[in-house]
Amino acid sequence: MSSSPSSLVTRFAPSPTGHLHIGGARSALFCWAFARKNGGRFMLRIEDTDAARSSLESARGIIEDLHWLGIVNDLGPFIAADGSVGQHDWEASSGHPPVGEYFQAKRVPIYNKYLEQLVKAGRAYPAFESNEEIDAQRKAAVAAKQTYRYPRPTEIEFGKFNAALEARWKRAQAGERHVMRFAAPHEEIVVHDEVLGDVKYAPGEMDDFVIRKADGFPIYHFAVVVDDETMGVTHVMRAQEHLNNTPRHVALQKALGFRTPNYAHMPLIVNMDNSKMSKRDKAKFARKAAKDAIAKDKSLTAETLRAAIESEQRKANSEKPEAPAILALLPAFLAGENDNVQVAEVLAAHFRIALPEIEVWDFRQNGYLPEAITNFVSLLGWNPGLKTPDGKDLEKFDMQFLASHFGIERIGKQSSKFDRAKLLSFNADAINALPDDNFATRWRAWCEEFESEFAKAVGASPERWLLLARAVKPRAKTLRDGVKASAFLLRPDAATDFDAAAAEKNLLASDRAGLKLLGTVRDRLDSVGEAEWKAELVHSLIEQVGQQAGTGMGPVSQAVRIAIAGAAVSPPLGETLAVLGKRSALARIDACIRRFGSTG
RNA sequence: GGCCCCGUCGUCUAGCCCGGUCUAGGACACCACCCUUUCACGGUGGGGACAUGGGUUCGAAUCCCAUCGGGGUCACCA
Repeated sequence: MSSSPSSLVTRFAPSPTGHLHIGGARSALFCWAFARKNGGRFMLRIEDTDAARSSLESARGIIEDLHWLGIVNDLGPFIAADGSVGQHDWEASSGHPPVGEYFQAKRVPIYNKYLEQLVKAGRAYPAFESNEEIDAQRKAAVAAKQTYRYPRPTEIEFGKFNAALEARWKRAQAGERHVMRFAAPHEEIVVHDEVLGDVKYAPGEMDDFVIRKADGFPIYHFAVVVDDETMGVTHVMRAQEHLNNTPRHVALQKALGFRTPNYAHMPLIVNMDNSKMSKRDKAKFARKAAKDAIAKDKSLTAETLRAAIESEQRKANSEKPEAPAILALLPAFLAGENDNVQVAEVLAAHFRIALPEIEVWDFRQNGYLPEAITNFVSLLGWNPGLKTPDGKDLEKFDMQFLASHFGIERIGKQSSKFDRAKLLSFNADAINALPDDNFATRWRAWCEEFESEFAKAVGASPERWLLLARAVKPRAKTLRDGVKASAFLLRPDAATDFDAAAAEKNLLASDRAGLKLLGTVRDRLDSVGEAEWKAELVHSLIEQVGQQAGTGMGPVSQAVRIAIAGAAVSPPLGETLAVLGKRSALARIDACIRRFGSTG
């Protein structure tokens, strides 16, 4: 195979056992950027050899998450417009033979071919111990404070297909239950890593690890090595948690006569408390919230909590037949016996808490922009090392920039903590960088997907969306914040509930000064025609009332705000009233005046 | 516990390879003030770090060693 720059291939190889993890997103991003920068290709491969945990649904979700982030692969599976899973393969002109299958579960014959090669070379052998036997040996070793290493059977000769191995091979061929083990070499192994430098492992560190499970599927280490070779991968970039796997891969490559790809191990992304970022964090978080509640409220138990949530759900929507099944897991969940995400979500809804975002989907659902995520995450373990014209570190950039500036040289070595506050700030900046109309369009699309009730309330008019979007944009750090800032919209015109303290202060205090001003404003607004009802005009009318009353705009605004929003907080009144429309605005003011009595 | 990796503000980092320009720069967060019709946005300013101890050197965040600290990994998961 040629080694011209254009034959460079990176790959992202997720296991389809859930959503795309944020750390996985960074790995994929770096692989993508590195390929783009060097005119190579970025490949996606699905590592679904764990039959029990893998699903096509998950693979599909991961591909969609990547696509949403703007990380599109040149080789491997993609989701077609009609929703089917297609794939890009090496084209004939590339000189590389087509891969055929990018899902490992479909490549078993290929692994078996290489496996047989290893056996015949005396470098792999069937082993017949049961899982239980091995477990017992391992436990004994741990109890004796020894590192467990599988002892190679004395009859196995390294590098020789002897009679004993042949006999084992026949038993395996005959269908006897077995695993395949690699005959590890007794030599020092050096991993050349482009981030970490040479990492050395002493002879004897590696034992004869399993390379094919009893179910016939290859173990990760073996599948990776075979696939990276046969698929044409030249650069393996992955998280540092894989570093200690690499000597196994190198040994396997040598035994199979494969070349060793370039390795670059990226620093880990961890929680602020140094723990591993895992979807289990959601369970931990929800469990803690529930336990805190139970500790505070003595009448609460796992059982009463379950019952409360169940009746709550029944009230909310009757057509949710699977909910009780999930709730049945609740007591065990609280006892720490399972980390079911759905239970965590149910608890979060009940206690009105937000679970930590761990997967790309979580961020998407909570109103993060893909460009903010990729920008932020690219700074975790990498840095362009450039300054802006005013001398500050350059840290705001887009995918295009990454594709033209990314390099392994500037990948760091120390793990980075995932600082949600900084991500939030990046997201707010990304939102504010959007032109109003663009923001309006994207915000609306997001609302229609994740806040459909709200989207319905806003309606179909693009003008109304734009008006609202303008009011909301500077106070939205996430798209969901935009909905919160629009809470006034959902308030019924005839509502009679008002924030008591705010009403007291802004309406009733000083001999009902606010209420009097409100009456004046009401009459002024009433004189405006429906067609003239625009933000600037409404704003200037309120301003005038303030001037004439000699109070300035403050007291007037606050009085109107209480009437309109029921609270002392809302977007600027011009926009707020414009979005509401004259009819609704006046109805609210009237309802408020009625509620607190006329000024006489 | 064995093996492996790492160690600059609370956090992400620039600087480290090619010692002096570093009284260590930026960003997020925090605090104060300004702007302001509320909430936000924005602006200005502030506190805040080279883990520790030894070397090497005229001089060390930068080179070497040790200690301490953190993390990863030790599956018929990937």
